[in-house]
Order: sequence, then C-alpha cells, then structure tokens
Amino acid sequence: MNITNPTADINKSNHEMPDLEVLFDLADLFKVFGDSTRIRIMFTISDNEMSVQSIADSLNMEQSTISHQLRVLRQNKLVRVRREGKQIYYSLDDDHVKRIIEMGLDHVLE
Amino acid sequence: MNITNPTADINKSNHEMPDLEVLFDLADLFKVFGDSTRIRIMFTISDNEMSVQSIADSLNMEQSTISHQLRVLRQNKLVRVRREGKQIYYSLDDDHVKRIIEMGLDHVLE
DNA sequence: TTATCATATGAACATTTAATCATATGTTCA
DNA sequence: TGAACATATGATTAAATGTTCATATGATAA
Repeated sequence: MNITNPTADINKSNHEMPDLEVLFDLADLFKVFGDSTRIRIMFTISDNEMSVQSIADSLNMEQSTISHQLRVLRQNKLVRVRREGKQIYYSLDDDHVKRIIEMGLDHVLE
Repeated sequence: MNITNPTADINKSNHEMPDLEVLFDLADLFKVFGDSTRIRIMFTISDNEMSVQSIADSLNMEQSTISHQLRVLRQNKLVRVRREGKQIYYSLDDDHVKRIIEMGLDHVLE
C-alpha cells in the first residue's frame, strides 16, 4: 500500500502501487461497470445520445430504474447530459469509456 | 456519436449490441475489478508472483480474506496459480488484466 | 505415522446495492 | 395559470457481497 518509507527501497517493482485512495477510486470506477443494467445502458447510448424514456423502452425496464442508474453514471462522469425541452439526452462521455468496455469484452470473448 | 443535431437522424449503429449473456459476463468481469481488496491483490502480484500469506502480510489482512478473494480471481481466470511445496504462488494471468487496470487508472487519474 | 505449516472453505453476520413504488421537480403549451 | 409530460429522487425491500471465525484439506518433515 502507500508506503512512503524512505528507507525501504527494496521495492523492485516496475509498477508503483498507487495510493490507497486511488485504489479505492479505481475499484469504485469498476464497480460502476459491474452491473448489467448499467452496461446495457452504456451500449445503448454508445452510438447515439438517447432520452431516458427511450433507453428504458429499448431495454424494457422502468424509467425509474434507468434514471437511478444514469445518476450513477453521471456521478462517475461516464455520460454526458443534454437537455432539450422536456427530454434529457444521455450519451457516453468519451471514447475512454468505450475502450474500457472493449478491453473487458476482449477478455470475456476470448 | 454525440450527435447534437436533433433533427431527423438515422439511427445507424456502428457497434452491435452483444448478446444479453455476454453483457452479463462482462458485468461480472468488471464486478471482480470492483473491489478494493481484489484490486490491491492484483497490484501486489502484478510484478512478482507471491504466496497467499505474503500477500496477506503485505496488505495487512487476514489470510482467509485473501484466500477468499483469490478464489474469485481464480474463477475469473485473472490469476495464475503455482504450487511449490506447501506454498501456493499467485501471479496475474496476463497483460490483459494489467491493461484493463491501466485503462481504469487513466480515467481515475485524469 | 503424527505434528506442523500453508491454504481453502463453510457458515454467520453486517453492509451494500438494485429494483420498485410513490411522489417531487422541472418543462412545455393551451 | 394549470394540465400533461419527462425525468429525478426518497423510502422500502430483497438479494448480493465481503469479512471473520472456525475448521477442513493438503503438503512436508521428523
């Protein structure tokens, strides 16, 4: 863990272990990807932005469920939000997100 | 993607949505990365294989806790196992795993 | 064989988490 | 203004999950 002990440089690792706090953040990030509903939402909006209700329709799930999960995605900066009239459109935040998913897919499909 | 023009866009997907089963597997994979103990274990063994007890010592956690989590990593093919006498040595399965973590780190640290 | 060490595992418990229901907030338009 | 619509949110409930304790399994050496 975050050993900042100057005397202990016996560490022959190439990768330095990040601070504990970073590791917690990292786990929290992956936690967001670790739910099938959120994964499906991310796929659904990966090409086009979509309104909440159309995501719900598309996945055959309740609007409330989708909204709750979109909040999680929002809080973790994984989606972009745009309001247009009564509707709110969501899209993936950046290609970063897609790449993480692709990496996971590679592992799952291999 | 990220079409900001709301007028009559044709929904032309570039990415096909994988089967539901694959999406579940994908979520399950990320679920494994979504725990700080497992993340820390993965960092700990990312450079050198290590025995269960030395991982536990290194993280200041119970042998049982580490063993339980190593099982999860094993079941998801994220670690390699090698027995040598009484000890069992664990290492990361492949660079794939590292790359997934690196991707996540990029997002967390940005 | 038996004692000892290293690891794995089952059960119990506490905590987290996702889905649902009901309702609140915010927007548009008559 | 008020009705209708789209989305967000709080509370509740059920299920999943991580840690701990106690113990089982498996390996080594005397």
